[in-house]
Parts: sequence; C-alpha cells; structure tokens
Amino acid sequence: MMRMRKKKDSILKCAKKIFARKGYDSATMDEIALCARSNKALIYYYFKSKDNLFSAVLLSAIDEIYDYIDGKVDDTSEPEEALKVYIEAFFIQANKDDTFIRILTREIGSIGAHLSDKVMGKFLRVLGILDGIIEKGVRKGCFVKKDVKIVHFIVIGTVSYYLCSVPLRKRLSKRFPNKGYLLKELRNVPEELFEIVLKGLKNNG
Amino acid sequence: MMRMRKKKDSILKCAKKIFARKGYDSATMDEIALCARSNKALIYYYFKSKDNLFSAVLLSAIDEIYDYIDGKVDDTSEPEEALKVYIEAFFIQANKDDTFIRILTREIGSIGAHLSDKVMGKFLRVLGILDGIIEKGVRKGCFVKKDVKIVHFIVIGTVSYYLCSVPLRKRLSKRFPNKGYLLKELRNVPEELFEIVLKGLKNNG
Amino acid sequence: MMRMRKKKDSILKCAKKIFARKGYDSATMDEIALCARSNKALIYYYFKSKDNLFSAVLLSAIDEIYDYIDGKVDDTSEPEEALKVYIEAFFIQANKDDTFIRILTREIGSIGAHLSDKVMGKFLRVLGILDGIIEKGVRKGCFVKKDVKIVHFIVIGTVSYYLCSVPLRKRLSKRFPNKGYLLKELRNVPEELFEIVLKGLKNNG
Amino acid sequence: MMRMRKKKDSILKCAKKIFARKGYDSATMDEIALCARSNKALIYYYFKSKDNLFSAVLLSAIDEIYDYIDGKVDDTSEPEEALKVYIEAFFIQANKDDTFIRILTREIGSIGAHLSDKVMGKFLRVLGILDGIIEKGVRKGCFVKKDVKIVHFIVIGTVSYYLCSVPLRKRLSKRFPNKGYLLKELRNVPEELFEIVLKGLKNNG
DNA sequence: AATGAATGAGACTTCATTCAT
DNA sequence: AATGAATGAAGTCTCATTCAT
Repeated sequence: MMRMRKKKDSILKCAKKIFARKGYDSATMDEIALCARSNKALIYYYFKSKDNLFSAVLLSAIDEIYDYIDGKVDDTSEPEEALKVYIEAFFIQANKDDTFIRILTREIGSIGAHLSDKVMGKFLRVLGILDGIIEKGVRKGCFVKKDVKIVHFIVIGTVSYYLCSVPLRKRLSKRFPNKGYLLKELRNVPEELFEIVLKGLKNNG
Repeated sequence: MMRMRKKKDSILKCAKKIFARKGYDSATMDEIALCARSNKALIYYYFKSKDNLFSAVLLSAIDEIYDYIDGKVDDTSEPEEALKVYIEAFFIQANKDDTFIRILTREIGSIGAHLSDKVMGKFLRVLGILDGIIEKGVRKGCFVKKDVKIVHFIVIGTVSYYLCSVPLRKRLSKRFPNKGYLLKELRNVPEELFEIVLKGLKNNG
Repeated sequence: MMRMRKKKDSILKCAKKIFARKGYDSATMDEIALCARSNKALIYYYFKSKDNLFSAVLLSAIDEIYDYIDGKVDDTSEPEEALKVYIEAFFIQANKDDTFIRILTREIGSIGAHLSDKVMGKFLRVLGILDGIIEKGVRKGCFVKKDVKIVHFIVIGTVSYYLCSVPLRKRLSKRFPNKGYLLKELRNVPEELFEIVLKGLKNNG
Repeated sequence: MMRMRKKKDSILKCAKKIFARKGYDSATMDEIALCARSNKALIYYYFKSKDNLFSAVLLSAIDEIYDYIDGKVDDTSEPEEALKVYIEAFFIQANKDDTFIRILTREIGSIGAHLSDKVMGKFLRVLGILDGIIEKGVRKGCFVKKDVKIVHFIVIGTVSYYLCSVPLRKRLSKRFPNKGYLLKELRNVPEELFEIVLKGLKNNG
C-alpha cells in the first residue's frame, strides 16, 4: 500500500525524460520500459497507448509550469511587475524541467500532430495568464496601445529557443571553437528579455 | 540537358515538403517516393541514405535562406537599417518556404540529433550575419553595450515560433472559438518585432 | 447458501456469451472479466485456464441441450414421431441459446482443435439420441434401409447453418437489398425440415 | 520474368492452407511467411494487411468454386437434373479444396466478422445459382410450391457440416472406438442427399 | 473469495535498405 | 537511369497467465 504506484510514477518520469529528449516518434516504448525497469506491458496496463502516455506526460508538465507561474504572478500587482514575474517564472521553471518547452517546440515544428485537445486547452491557460497581464497593462495605459499580441510570441519564442538550444550550442562550440563567441551562454536572460520587451511596450509620453 | 535530373529534383522537392511537415523520423522514404512518383530504390541511387537526403534538403534550404538574406543586407548600410532588413528578410523568406525553420525548430527541440556538421556550419553563417550587424552597432555606439547576444535569440526565436505555430493556431481557433482572440494572426510581424528590438537596443542616452 | 458462487456463475454466463459470439481465440479473458464485473485473476482462481473455462462453458451448453432433447424425446414413441420431436427440440433449444451450435460450428470448421475428450464424449451423446431413433425406424421397417446416417448430417448441418447464419443474413440484406429474397427468414424451419427428411426416409413401397 | 510472382502465389497458397485450417484469428503471419519461405514484410508488400490477405484468399476460393459449379450446371437442363449437378459439383469441389467451406463455416459461426462486402457479394452469386434452379423448378411445376428456400440451407449446411467434420470424426473414432458406427464415412453423400431432397421437393400429386 | 500489479511471449505492422535486372 | 522484389530489424500493442496480498 505504501509503495503503491511506485512503478507507475517511475514510468511517467522516464517517459517524461525520454519524450523530452527525443520527441514522440523517436521515443520508443522499449526504451521507456527499460529506463523504468518495468515490463513493457505494464506501461499499457497503466496508460493504454503511447499517445495516452504522451498526453499524460504533457499534462503533468503543463500543470507543473502553470501552477508555478500562477503561484508567482500576483493578480493585484502592477502589469509591469507582473510581466517581469511571468517571464522570470516561465524561464526558471522551464530551465528546471525542459519537458514542456522541448515537446512544445517540437510539436509546433510538426503542426502539433500529437497534441490532444485537452493538452492544447491547458496550454492555452498558460498563455492566457500572459495575455491577461498585457491586456491589463494596455487598459491601464502603462503599455502602448498597438497590437501587443506579439509580446506573447517574443516571450515564449525567445525563452524556448534559448533553453532548448543549450545542448546544441554546446555541441557547436566543440565543433566550431572559433565561432564560440556566437554560442556563449548568456547571463540574466529573463532580465535582459524583460528589459527589452518593457522598453518596447512602454508608453513613454 | 537542362531538364536532366528531373527525377532527382522532384525527389528533393518532395523530400523537402515532407521533412518540413513531418520531421525526420515521421517522414518515410515510401511517402517521399510516392510523392515524387519515383521508385524508392532510385532515391537511394541518388542520395545513398535517408540521413543524406535529409542533409541535402537542409543544405539547400539553408542556402536559400542565406542567399536571400545575404542579398538583401547591405554591408555598407547603417546597423539600424541592416537590422530591419535582416528581420524582414528572414521573416519573408521563412514565410515563403518554412522548410528551414520547421526543421530547425524541431531539431532544436531534439538536441539536434540529425544535424550534420556541414549543416550546422552553414546555419552558423546565417546567424553570423545577424551577429555582425549587432556587433557593428555596438562598436559604432548606436546600440547599447550590454550583452546584446540575446537579440539573436529574440529574432530567430520569435519568428520561428510565430511562423511555425500558424497551423496549430488555426486548429486551436476551431477547437476553442471562444479563445480566438489569443490566436489571431498578427499584421506586420517583422515591423513590430523590429520596433521593439530597436527600442530595447537603442542607446538613448 | 443458494446465492453462493454468484461471481462464478456470472463468469460462466459471460464466458458463454462471449465464446459463442467470438470463438475461442478471439474471446479474451479481459473481456470476460469486464463483462462479469470480476477480476481477471478470479477467473483463474475458479477455472484454472482459458482452455478449462472454455470446456466448462461447452459442457454446460451441451448438458443443457442434451437434457432438453432427452426430456422431450420419448423412448416409447414411434420413430416418426420421435424424429419430429428431436428436430423440433434441437431447433428450439439451439434457437433459445446458440452457444452450443455456434461453438460447434466453428470448432468443426477448425478441426476441433479446442474440443476436449470429455466435451466430445458428451457431444456424441446428443447425436446418439438421433442415431437411436433412426436405427429403430430402420429396424421397425418404417424407414428405408439404405445408409441413413446422412440424416444426422442433414438435421444438424441444416439447423446449425440456418441458425448461425441469422446475423450474417441480416447484414447481407442491408448491404444487398436487391438480393433480399435470398436472405429472408423462413417460417416453420423444423417442420419443413422434418417433412423433407421424412419423405426421404419413408419406406413407401 | 518467367518466375515473376512466384513468391506471391506461394504466399497466397500457403495463406489459403493455413486460414482454412486455423481460421482468421488463429492463423499468424509468421506461420504463413514460414510456410511460403518468404519474408514477413513481403506479405505486406503484396497484400497490405492480414485482412486483405484473408479477403484475397477467400475471393480466389469462391471464384474457384463458382467457376466450377457454373461450368457444370447447364442453364437449359431440367431443374431436377440441374439440382443434381449442383449438389454434386458443390460437393466435389468442396471436397477437393475445403478452403471455402471451412472458412465459411467458421465465419458463419462468428457472425461473419471478417467477411468483406466484396466477398459476401461473390458468395451470394454461388447461392444464386442454386436459388435459380429451385425457382425455375417451382415455376415449371416440377417442385412443390411451398417455401422451398430451406433447400438451400439443407444443401449447403449438410455438405459443409459433413465435409468439415471429417478430421474431427477421425479423431473421435480413435478416442471412442466403440462409437465408431456413429462416425463412419459415408458413401455417395451427394447422391443420397440429392435423393432425399428431391423426394422432398417433388410435386407428386 | 477477491484484487491490482506484473510479466513474457508473441501478434501485426512499418521501415530503411539492398538486390537483381 | 530506373524498377519490382526482397529482407531484417524494430516498433506498437495484446494476451494468457501468475504473484502478492
């Protein structure tokens, strides 16, 4: 009773790791079973299908990131402050566990073939928080009135691209040491990003 | 003579389309052969392996985008102007043919498992142009001195994320019509992006 | 006390239904457990194996049909009357519960791979009654002397084929409405069958 | 070129044998490939799926039986003669190659889950010939007017049951030698069957 | 009596690749 | 240059069965 679902959790955890690393198609159930030291059939016992397992992984990853951001962003705070917090929270959480952004990035590259409605719905909630912040800022007059929807793409796109590309950049620096300056890790990415975006949004005069 | 290699070109074109849409793993040689109305063995005759075909596709896609951008960006122009041209060129070309950004996006999600050295080298050239512009701007004093490498991630990340997600956003609008405001297509993406980035970079002291 | 083994009975009943509908190989223990609202392991607790469960189902189905026919056919009656009763009883019982003829039909198609000795022995008893009737008729002189064993095949074969094909004929009528006349349900099948067989057997000289 | 499709034919032949012996579910692609000395993937190359292979087998088996019967039955002959020929032809052909009746028998037991529309359509043609004969007989007055559709079930049911049960009866005789008299092979089955049916149908008034 | 968890074998199917012509 | 045939490895999934409680 105490160790109930130990294996189930282990499967989910391994699936998360492997799906994040390889994507839906390249990940194999064999590999996941091996990693979880479980029988392959047990995965089907708990999750019914690869699709389902993938959804379960994504849902839990989205929930995690949503809960984290939602916990950090204070509804009552000023839009500027809230935007800063959102960017930081999104970055920190995605940096800690890249499952969500990796899968999202790849799925977006693939027209989202494997994203279920449920997953997409939850994903929209994560974006919704950011959207709420910007809208509030525009209403309150602290942000420019222009089409600010692009901020969403800047924030998510930049953070995803930056974090996902870490391993690739490492590989590149080794192969092309003379181009290392192009590939260095950056400091304070969320802060820098926030500053640029804020300047761009600010209604200065 | 001119029309020689008609089949080879057709294969390359189809491979491009299918790899872009589905990614390396999900694309199958059968599908490519079918689309190119060619025999599967012929693909091997011309390209030796799937890996090789994928590289050929990527190389040609990168070459295209590089040539286009390189043709637009004038070395002698001011950094501000050059940045604007770069963003526009990258956007327009990627919008016309999403092969490169789709594959790039997915590969970045996957730690770049399928990117050969040759492909990565060429990719660095595309980034190099942008880097040159920024560096020049910093040297000339028109851009802030702070760590401006992030601009690269903002430009590539935002454009890729925006363009790649078009089909997904369409699907989402259908499934979640009440959230359509979150998903609308934007106007003048390159212009908006440029303005925000420029404001952020500008040395307005 | 009476209600003891409620679950066991439920399992047997569901197994009967499912084996009849799908046959040995296509029926799954999962499906049976689901239908019986029981745990799969419980089936093994009661019946030891799929084979065993199948045998149990068959034995009970045969017993039912045997008891029914045996109860109707009167040893003392005339062969003609007895034959009529046999056909009717066989038909009525098989029509009420097609488990036996469905499984029999399929097993005969498959060389009887799943029929245990015990099952086959009981099956012979069902046939034995019919055989006894015919033999008595021949002995008494009311039936032709020729090789009348074929009557057995006519009776069992016709009834099985007619009853088992009911669902298929329904499907066919929907797909091929213009051939409906070929597929209509018949009235008084046992009576018609009896008349033809009797005419054929009768010693009318 | 001369030995083109040798393997394809071999696959079809083996599939026929194995499907006939074991039925759709119990037959495995591995077994078929082994028997045909072919690679399993080759079966899919030619037939796309197990379902398809099964249909191909059935279609060819039905065609064979249809062509044989159609070749024997003469449209111009008297209904009585035609009926005799039909029964004989059906019996002889089914005796030579039991693929069709075995599969049919089992599928009828299983509600015809694996029978495609095309297969069912062809099967109706085989029955159609018999139906035509009887109808003509009724029209011409040589057969009784009563519902004679049952003749179809008698003919097909009896022959199928008799022929399919041959191996089972053999097994039974070994296990139950004292009941051998019940299980002996019959002589002149088609003739006996014809005589009984004819008597039953004849308009002897 | 009853159950959730676990397993190994095997089924269908796909796919990149090669061979012979 | 071009093609149909052939292959081996691997992938997803199912299923009868057993174990521990």
